Amino acid sequence: MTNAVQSYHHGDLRSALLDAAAKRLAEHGVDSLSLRKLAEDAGVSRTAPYHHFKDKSALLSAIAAKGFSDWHSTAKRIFDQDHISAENRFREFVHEYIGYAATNPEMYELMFGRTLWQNNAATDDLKDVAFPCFQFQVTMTRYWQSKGLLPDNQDALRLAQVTWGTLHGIARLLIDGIYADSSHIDEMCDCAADLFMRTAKA
Amino acid sequence: MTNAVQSYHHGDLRSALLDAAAKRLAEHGVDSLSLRKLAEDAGVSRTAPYHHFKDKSALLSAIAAKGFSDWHSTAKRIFDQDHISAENRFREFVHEYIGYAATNPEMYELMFGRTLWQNNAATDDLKDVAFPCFQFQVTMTRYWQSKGLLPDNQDALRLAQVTWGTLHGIARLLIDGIYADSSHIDEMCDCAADLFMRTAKA
DNA sequence: AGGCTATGTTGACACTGTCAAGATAAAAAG
DNA sequence: CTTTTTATCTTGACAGTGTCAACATAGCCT
Repeated sequence: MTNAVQSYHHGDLRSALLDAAAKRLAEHGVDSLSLRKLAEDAGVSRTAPYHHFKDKSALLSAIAAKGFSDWHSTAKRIFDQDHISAENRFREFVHEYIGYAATNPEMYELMFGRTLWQNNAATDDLKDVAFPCFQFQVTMTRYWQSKGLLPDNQDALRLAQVTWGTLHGIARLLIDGIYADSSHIDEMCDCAADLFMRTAKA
Repeated sequence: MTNAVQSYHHGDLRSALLDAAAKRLAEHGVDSLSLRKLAEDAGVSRTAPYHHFKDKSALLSAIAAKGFSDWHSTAKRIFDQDHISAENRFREFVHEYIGYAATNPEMYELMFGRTLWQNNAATDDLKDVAFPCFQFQVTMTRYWQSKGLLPDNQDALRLAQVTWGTLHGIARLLIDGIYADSSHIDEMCDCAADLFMRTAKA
């Protein structure tokens, strides 16, 4: 495969580009990800990628879409564990969320950063995957409210925005290295979970 | 001033660059802020800025420093209002924080975004202004704990990271336009404040 | 007056995303 | 099987970026 004879037509350039992009993303971040380097990685000329992606945003959207799809699966897996108490699932979710962000900082940045969401850079394809993922946050919030873990007198959407905002904020502080150290991740997660669920059952 | 005769030496290029930068920042965002355009704004050649700033990061750091200084003043002003109850000051702080971010999204992005904090792009000068600002968050948290507004059994630093993280996260969701609408800012702030202070006095 | 230093200039380089026009091969149509 | 269409890939080009090196100017200090 690697030493396949290079023909004029690549064969599966789209996948090759996405693979190369995912690799470069994880290693060097969104900012130093250039189409030209990706083309070079794939052994193809500078403008070849334009036959598979409208522009750079479209390629980044495609990568982010996979991230959302993966994360949505993880979230559902955690949420659907019937044999675990709602409270422990909530705690697990918090830890997993921050853990995902800390483990894949560049992917997280791409998924939830301004690069794609500002100026409508996100593709419709990406939105189709991301919005259900956002929605799931509300669904879970409603469930946790019904289980008495989160206050019942708050609008589910607002509460979802706040709880998600908290996780998002902690994730960003960690990723961007702002006054938060990755060695205290678990303590921060526990603190957040405690704060949310404190005396909620009363 | 505007039609002053252009001499070889500008006179106060540093300030002129910072002013132009602040203006362009507010209008078009960090990403489309180029040194060359700033130089043009100041009526000076492309590389002149390099005699006043080591590189682009240094210039951005200088702008961010002013933002931190301003915000720190605002925070202190709110916090020091003796005639207002601690709880109402807390609520005001929450609203002001999100309000500041929503009103000056590009400045907020610069101050708390990855552009400066990643890869040690931030100048020492910036750190000197920003760290006390971060610290103040902890100071306030400790105070609110002592007033029974926030749980006393949590480490102040962790709690500060979580509460700040919440505000930061909501701010980012708003700024980046991710599943949060600016028309519901106040409701979100109230929701967050309620969640934090809920039954804390018990 | 002479020299030092701060400041400003032009030229150059290596990058970037993206468009236009032409080359090639594979697939579809005849 | 040939012809035509279409998908894919190519080189060339353009405007834009940050930044370095080398040179020019002018204000300040001795």
